Amino acid sequence: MNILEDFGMRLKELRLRSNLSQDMLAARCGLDRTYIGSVERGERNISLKNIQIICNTLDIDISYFFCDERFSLRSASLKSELDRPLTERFRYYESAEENLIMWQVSGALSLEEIKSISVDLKAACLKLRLGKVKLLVDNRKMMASGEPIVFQHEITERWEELQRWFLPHCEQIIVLCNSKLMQNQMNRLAKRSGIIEVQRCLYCDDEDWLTKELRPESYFNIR
Amino acid sequence: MNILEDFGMRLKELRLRSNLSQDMLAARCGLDRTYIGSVERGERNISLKNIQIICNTLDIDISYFFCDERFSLRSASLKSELDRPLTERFRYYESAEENLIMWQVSGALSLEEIKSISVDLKAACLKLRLGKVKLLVDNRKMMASGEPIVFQHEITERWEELQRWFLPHCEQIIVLCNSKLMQNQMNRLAKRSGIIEVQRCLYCDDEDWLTKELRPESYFNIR
DNA sequence: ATGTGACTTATAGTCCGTG
DNA sequence: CCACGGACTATAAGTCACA
Repeated sequence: MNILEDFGMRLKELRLRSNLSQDMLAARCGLDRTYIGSVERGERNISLKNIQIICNTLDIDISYFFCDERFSLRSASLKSELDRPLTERFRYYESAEENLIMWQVSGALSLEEIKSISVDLKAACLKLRLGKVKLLVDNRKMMASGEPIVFQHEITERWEELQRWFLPHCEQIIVLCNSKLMQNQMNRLAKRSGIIEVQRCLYCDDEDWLTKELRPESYFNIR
Repeated sequence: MNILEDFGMRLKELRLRSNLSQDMLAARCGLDRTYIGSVERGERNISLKNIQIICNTLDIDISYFFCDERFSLRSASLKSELDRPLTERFRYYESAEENLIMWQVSGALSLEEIKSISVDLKAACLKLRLGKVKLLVDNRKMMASGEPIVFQHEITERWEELQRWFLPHCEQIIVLCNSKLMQNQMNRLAKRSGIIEVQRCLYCDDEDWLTKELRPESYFNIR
């Protein structure tokens, strides 16, 4: 396996994780459909500019592109995910006593669902002492067919808007991730929304990381 | 600063950290001197194959090339380093009781010095219960003019030989590093010498990481 | 030891198509 | 939706003489 085939496989993985066809990715990159195909097959010695264009389109750091985390070449089917009741895929909880809000995403969410969730979360936050809120986000189960979900553009924009809203109210934000890919994605989101100073995105590849009980006291100084 | 200039700067940094001229690097890569120069100035849209060739020559992962750790553009002068007495730059210690050997590299070492050190370390190791030896290597002060030293090819080969010799005798190896660059370098070395299974290369960017006292009991289960 | 401009040739990347 | 092909144009690779 040479570097070009390797890169091609990686691209295919990440494209499928993002639920895009070669056609759609090419269009978003401003590159040719057949070109993306031949890169994926390892037939092209792609240049740095185009690598960057593709990475920006997929919203993934170049360095992540060359790391050792790998995924299947199966496309992430979100359809079946979205059939599960929302209460299985999203849960939140706020505590006035600890001035803390936390939520868990355990599957895919549709754009409409995120919109209504945003309203609820903002209302919940406003019950707390603003400026000093601790926010704990648990994305460890945000998976489809056993692999991490990568956001679509429209979805990312929604989360970004929500994070921007939360930023001035929070003193600390912790986001738990289920992969380096998720961590990369959340860090990029954090940089864009300007919250990188107060936010930490965490991921371990310990065996039990994904299933450990969510305990705010292990991330924040509480009592 | 576009991606090409960025890449060029990065290349220059890492080349200087490796104490190579454009000429020497080009020769080792099998590329033209002026080509390397124009890449460093961000004038070329370099392709993936050539990126890989350069990375292999510098013995650095592609992913590291695109990470956020940066160095100065000053060349690492090893000459003045090598004038300091060897006892300041290298120290080792073995404990039969704990079946442990540890060493500290605190500056540059010449090829001759490494050869004689190797002999001493092997002799020290043979005093222990073989197969169960714990090895602790402290590279946190392996610096020249305040920045991490990157090995020359000949030097790497020596360390690799030493590591290969130690491998069958050790049950665990911990290497402390002073940068992601050092960590990258040591991990590559570990993969090549086949010891990656028992070796862990550690680095934190905590403030006191570089100066913390060396305490084997914090890395191994001892007593 | 590196920067510059001018040059050739190889191949990256596009656009049309087919199965 | 994707693999593959042929014909085309733009651009990267690679070399040189000279500062």
